[in-house]
Amino acid sequence: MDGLFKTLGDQNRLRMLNLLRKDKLCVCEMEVILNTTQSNVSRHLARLRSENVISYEKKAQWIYYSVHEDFIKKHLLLFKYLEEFMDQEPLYQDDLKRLQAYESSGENCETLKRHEKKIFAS
Amino acid sequence: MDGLFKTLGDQNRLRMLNLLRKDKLCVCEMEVILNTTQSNVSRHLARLRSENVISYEKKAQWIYYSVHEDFIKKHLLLFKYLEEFMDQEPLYQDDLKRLQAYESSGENCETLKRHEKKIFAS
DNA sequence: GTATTATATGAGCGTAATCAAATATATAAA
DNA sequence: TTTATATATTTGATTACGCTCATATAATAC
Repeated sequence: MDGLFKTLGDQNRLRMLNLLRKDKLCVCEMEVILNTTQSNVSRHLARLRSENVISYEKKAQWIYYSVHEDFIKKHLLLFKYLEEFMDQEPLYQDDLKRLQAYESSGENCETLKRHEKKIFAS
Repeated sequence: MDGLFKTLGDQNRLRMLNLLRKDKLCVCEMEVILNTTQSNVSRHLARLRSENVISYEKKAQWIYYSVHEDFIKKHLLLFKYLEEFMDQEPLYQDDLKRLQAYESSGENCETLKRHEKKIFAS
């Protein structure tokens, strides 16, 4: 139980979870939306995976992450608490705005190449 | 928000919170029930205090800690989640059993002197 | 006053967590 | 097959955390 809280006790991982509760996303997309490095995103996702907070499916060279169904079921009150709080905190609201901007831009993993990644950086 | 999870991401602090959700307790009592050092208890309580998870009131030389009312109000879903999980995990159940043993023993802060503290250590 | 008890805090040490940069692996496209 | 892209992992440096021992402060008791 303390292990789960340890995993959630990191701002980067909470920001990722905040995005994933809205959409399936792959590393390259979170990297852009959160304006951080691929290495950092991958590392934090590994941590969330190890606590079964998120699941993933591979499509071609991309790995799409989402909140694990079992996590929501098993920790429903906690998940609802997370949603309630993220909805009211500016940091997470802003990340969702960037997520929406990305989505309505028509971009996707295939069109999103490294040299274009600064677009949504802030 | 990640700060709160960091604070909750420690087994010792969760064990203290588990006790405090049932009763007001002072350091010397938690020290006995959790079978750890005064220094350790005090340190973890300081951390819980700094995140406003617990409150305290001083009576004579004893400081009685309890779960902060504001914490329960502000983080109700989280608190309910905590209770739900603690109720079903053996580690926390066992701590509550030792708490009950202490209480039904008729001991209290005044009667509880250092040389007697091994009694409830398990 | 001195002695005792309750609590908090500082110092030191070991462990674990974070980050960035580099490397490794896998997939896909040319 | 070569090249580019996506992701994961290793490495090394830095920082944060947790524990213990020792000390500091405050209250009580004698």
